[in-house]
Amino acid sequence: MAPVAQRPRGTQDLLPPDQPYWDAMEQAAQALALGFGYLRIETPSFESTELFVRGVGDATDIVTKEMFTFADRGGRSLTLRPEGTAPIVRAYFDAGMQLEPQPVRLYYLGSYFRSERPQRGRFHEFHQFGIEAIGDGSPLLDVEAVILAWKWFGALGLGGVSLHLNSIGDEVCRPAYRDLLREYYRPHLGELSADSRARFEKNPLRLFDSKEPQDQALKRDAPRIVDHLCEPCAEAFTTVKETLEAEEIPFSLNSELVRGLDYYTRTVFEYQHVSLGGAQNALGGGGRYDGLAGALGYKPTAGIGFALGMERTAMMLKEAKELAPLAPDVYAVAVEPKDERYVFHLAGTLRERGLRVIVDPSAARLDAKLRKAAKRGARVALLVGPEERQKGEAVVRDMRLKTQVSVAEREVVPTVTQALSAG
RNA sequence: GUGGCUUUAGCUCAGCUGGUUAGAGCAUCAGAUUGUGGAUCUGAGGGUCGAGGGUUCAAAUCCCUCAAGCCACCCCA
Repeated sequence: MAPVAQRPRGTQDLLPPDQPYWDAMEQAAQALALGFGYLRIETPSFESTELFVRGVGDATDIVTKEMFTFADRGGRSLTLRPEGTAPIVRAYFDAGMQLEPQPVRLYYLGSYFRSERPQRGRFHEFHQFGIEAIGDGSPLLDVEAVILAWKWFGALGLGGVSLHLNSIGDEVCRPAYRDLLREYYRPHLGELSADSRARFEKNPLRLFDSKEPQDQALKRDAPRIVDHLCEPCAEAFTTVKETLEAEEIPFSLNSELVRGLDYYTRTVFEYQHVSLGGAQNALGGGGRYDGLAGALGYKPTAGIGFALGMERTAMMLKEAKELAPLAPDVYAVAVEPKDERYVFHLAGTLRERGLRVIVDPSAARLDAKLRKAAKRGARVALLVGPEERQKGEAVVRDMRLKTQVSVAEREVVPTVTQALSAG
């Protein structure tokens, strides 16, 4: 009979061999975030659909074709979260965090859901490490976010990462720029791809996202938004750039970087990896979203954050270096069934000292058990046979040196500890 | 969502133009005179050949449908 189910499309199992990479990412995230004063928050895996429609933007690809939406029993429309920022802004106000000292700095690690066609490094359920600083519009917070993400890649020892930076203005200067862009493109509408013609009306900035050959030439000569920023936006952008330079964070300006979500204002940034394929080369990105809280019906409130993709980062990490799963310190073996309880007891004593101890449960021969001890990478084997049991002793074997000593029960812990700390 | 390629043991793959009980390496388990190891040797288990339907005396091998994966596009993490 065929199994009743298989892993759903676009999902994956994170198996024990994957965990060292995930541990490294989570630990680095936590250490860095706390170091910058960001505290952890986790919001629900699903929210009211309206939160994303209003927060992310009803014309975005996420909302129009990528959400996992379902109805609860009362007929309310719910959606598995496709991104983290709108829920966190919602939580910020729900919890009254606007009354705390501003800005409120938050970080999160969790899974997100988008129903795109799966591909390498792109899943229906994926994980992000992200931060949000809400309640203050200072460009120093933009710099803080950019640096924190940069340091994360650095802490993981991941090379080949590049930082791309742009400013897309705000509600003061962007409308004028949008008109300018339309004016530029209008005479060439016939030459554009169908997708781009649709963007011309809905969101001309996204004309820059196109990879269609016929759109490329036009893109090159299009007016750049950084040349049309209003005074406050330009000033903020200068602060961001100059501070990054002073901190020696390498970045490149990319006037075509617009990002897909409606709520971004001013600073936007993205991290790319050289060996991720052209289309999925983004490891993560972020930006300022001063318009989001207002769009969600809250008091207008500034915010800045990023989200970094953990699947893609794990992929690059695996290519860069090999991390082995945690091996046990001690592999405990009973020579005969009668010795098992004594071995079980000794293992417990060793665990109380914080050691990782595996008890062999099999009825196999001693050489087979030792073979397993070796394959598991145990540093020490603890052996008990009838002789040892009768004398109240145990054999402590150093698996690497292939030497062993028989010691009294009370000497087991110090002997094992010493063997583990040697070389 | 659109187009293309792929899908044989846990993993990596072989299987020529359709023909008897589908193979290899690695991995797993077990033995190699009985309380000692990752090597070597020997052996074993493990696949309804992605799923379903069709053509045929006969299909892993041809046709159709579906599913999953990969690549490009769309877009994003």
